[in-house]
Amino acid sequence: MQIVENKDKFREALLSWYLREKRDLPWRNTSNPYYIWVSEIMLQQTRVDTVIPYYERFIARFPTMESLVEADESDLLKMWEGLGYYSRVRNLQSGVKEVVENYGSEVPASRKEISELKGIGPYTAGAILSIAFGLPEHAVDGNVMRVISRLLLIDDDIAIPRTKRIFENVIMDLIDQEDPSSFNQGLMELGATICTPKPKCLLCPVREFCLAFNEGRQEEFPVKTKKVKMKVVPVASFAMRNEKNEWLLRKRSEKGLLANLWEFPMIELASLQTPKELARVECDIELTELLSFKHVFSHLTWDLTCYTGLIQGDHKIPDGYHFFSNKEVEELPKPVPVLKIWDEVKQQLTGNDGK
DNA sequence: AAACCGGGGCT
DNA sequence: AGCCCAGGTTT
Repeated sequence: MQIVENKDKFREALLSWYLREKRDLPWRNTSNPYYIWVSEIMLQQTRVDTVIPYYERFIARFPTMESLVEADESDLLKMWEGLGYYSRVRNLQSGVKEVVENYGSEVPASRKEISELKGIGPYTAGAILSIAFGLPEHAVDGNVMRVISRLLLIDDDIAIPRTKRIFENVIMDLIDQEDPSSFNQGLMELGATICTPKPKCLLCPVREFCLAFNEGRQEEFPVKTKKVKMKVVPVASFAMRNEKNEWLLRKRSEKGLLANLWEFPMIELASLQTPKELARVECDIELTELLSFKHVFSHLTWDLTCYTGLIQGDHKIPDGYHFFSNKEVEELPKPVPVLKIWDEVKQQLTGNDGK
């Protein structure tokens, strides 16, 4: 049975499955557009199970758009700590501020207006419009492209940006006018649970409509060209304390990777000299190796070794560096690799206390 | 169009 | 070790 000739039957099959099987997620118990907005930003490139606790904490801490507008950036980053893509929360606050100031705290319900808000692109616009306002708008993400490419045997390369337009046009033709929210969420739910990269077609509620399944070619879709391999960057990091047991950290640049988060000083290793030798020669500081690990980003890998040591007497501290007490370090927003180092430092401290 | 931007789970 | 994920912004 082909979709193009049986759109109503396809909608019925998808919606009845979704309404019967949908997972009970926190953001599905609200129609507050701001809450839907928060959930969609968190869900960008991030799995549902990861998002749930962050969403609960965020809504409890910032229950209204006005409360979010008033927050300091450091508080925002602390709420987002460990979630990644930290600009998302800065853009979210910026967008919410626009709504509070320019729309009387009412999220605009048109694609044109909502798309002008910071951090809201074509997908998120469609998701909020359909889920919060019940409007028949497309919300095409990676899940939807995978599902639709299989249903209709669309073999265009989804790595090419303009390919997304093809899928948006399909959705606008196929979307259920009575319940666009459940239709869009049904497609996403299908992609997340059944029409996965390794699809579970025997469980699929719409497999009789699926051209790829009928040909046994479901694993050939979607067509996506490969990316180049990332590079590995050797990095040395230094967890240094002074004689008052305060730790030396610095705030990262306001632009680029991990913007405005805090870290123990670190350098990319270009020198032939080992950090240990360098510190002894240049600063008369003895370092001991604390731990090593790899941290994988989407585009590069840090091969990181962390050293620790004691700074005694007079040393010139460069601009942007500060000493913090244990409690203060705890409160700074830190990316995951720095959290790992800090956990190791704390374990060492605990071990010493226990003796 | 391509590069940049985190982190974790799955296979 | 590679792939993918409820993407958007900047260049």
